Amino acid sequence: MSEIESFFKSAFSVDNVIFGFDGSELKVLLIQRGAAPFKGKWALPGDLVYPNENLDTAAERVLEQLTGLRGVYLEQVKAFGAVNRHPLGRVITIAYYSLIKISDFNVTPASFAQSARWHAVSEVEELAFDHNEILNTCLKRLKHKVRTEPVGFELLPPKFTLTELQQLYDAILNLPKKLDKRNFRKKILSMNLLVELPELQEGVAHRPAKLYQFDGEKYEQFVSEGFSFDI
Amino acid sequence: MSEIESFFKSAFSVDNVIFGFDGSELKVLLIQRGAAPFKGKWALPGDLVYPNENLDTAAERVLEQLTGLRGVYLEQVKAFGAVNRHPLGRVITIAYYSLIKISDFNVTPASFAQSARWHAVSEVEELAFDHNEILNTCLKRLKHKVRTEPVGFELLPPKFTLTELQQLYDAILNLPKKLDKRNFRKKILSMNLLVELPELQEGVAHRPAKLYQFDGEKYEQFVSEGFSFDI
DNA sequence: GGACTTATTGTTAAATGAACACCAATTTAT
DNA sequence: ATAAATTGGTGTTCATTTAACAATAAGTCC
Repeated sequence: MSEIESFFKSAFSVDNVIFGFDGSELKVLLIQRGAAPFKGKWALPGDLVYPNENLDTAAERVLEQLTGLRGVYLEQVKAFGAVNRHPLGRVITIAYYSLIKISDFNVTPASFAQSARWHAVSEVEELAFDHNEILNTCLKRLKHKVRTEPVGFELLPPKFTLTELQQLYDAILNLPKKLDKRNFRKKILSMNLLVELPELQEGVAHRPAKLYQFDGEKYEQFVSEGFSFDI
Repeated sequence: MSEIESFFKSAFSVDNVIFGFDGSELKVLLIQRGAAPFKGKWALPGDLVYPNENLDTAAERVLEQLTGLRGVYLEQVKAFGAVNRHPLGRVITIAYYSLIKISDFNVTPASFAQSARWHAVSEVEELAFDHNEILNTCLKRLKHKVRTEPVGFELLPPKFTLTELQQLYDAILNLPKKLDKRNFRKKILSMNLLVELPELQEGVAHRPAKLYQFDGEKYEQFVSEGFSFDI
């Protein structure tokens, strides 16, 4: 094989860290590999990038094939390209993470018969390939992102309570001490990005909380006026 | 060509945004392309990744071949993989940026006969490929990085004055108003990361300033104790 | 010695962040 | 219907950080 040919003896893939939130824990959607290599191991959903497909498109496709969802939050994080990261050849992978509303994920659609399951991020064990490293990198990125841009709402239902929002932040940031309830509420409400709905939480065995909605348009407007989100 | 084969009809490259600082402006090292495509256009230095070469190694190699430098600051930023970003085929590129001391760059070493030149980042015109986009992304990353980690020192000589340090920050951040001199000094000195040397600036036609050195070991220690750099 | 240039230093007011505890509203059990 | 249990909601104070701001000091050059 000539040197020039060997340059093309390689492929690239995307891997997608799909995050979800179940009300108390941050979760990641993993699939169990049905074939070698790493048969039986849990892994990040991913696929080779089609020859005439953009990277972002490939990541969206992986997400849609697994969850049926389109148009959700998706961000590229980094390329992973260690020479021996894939036992069958030279494959570099571009890592993405996406944020979905866990309730939107309804069992596995047809195209992916493989078993897919939510795992608590804190309890993920040894994954296939270098997927632990990818997961950690994406988690780190998410921790940062969620403090500087209002992406956390992507993980919550459209209507949520302030306690749910705070639990989300506590779950993602996983700080030694939980956020202070009063300070958190003060801060988030002072941004004027939440709309208080004329509805209350239902079906709880205690005082029901007010429901809020995130106002994305207001956020865009504020940003254009120099505002920057910060928690 | 079978579908499987076509997956391998692709290549990956690295492109390196090499930043330097000349005392007043942030610069980027560009090369002028000697061959098609984009012959004659300025471009980021880059190369295909060798089949058994790690991505970081390839970026280091590109840097060394151009500048003769090793062991300098280098960070991967992102993959760029739009289908038609390269006119001759499917090539995704992994973008890196590096920070070098501009005085260490001594004309072009033999292996790269191509013309390489420092350009003020603010005056860069239309580059080859999607290199303007890559440059902008890396610049944005650098702006953030320089405020949260002490990487700015990589662009300065080992001994520097506080004014030089501030000019570096002003040049990189390019804020509507320059940083306040007194506040900047207070902040940077309060971190206890700079060692005041028993030497003064020389060769200037005015009161010479004290020289300082960055103490990287102290920084590592402080970080392990929970410190985080912030300007 | 005088003119010139840049270096060095501190205070105050405003905004932000951190710490902290009690009453309110609802459901469930008796 | 009352009490117990559970979570929701709310303000103040103190400490810290940030922002704004100007006069004197130490050199060089003529």
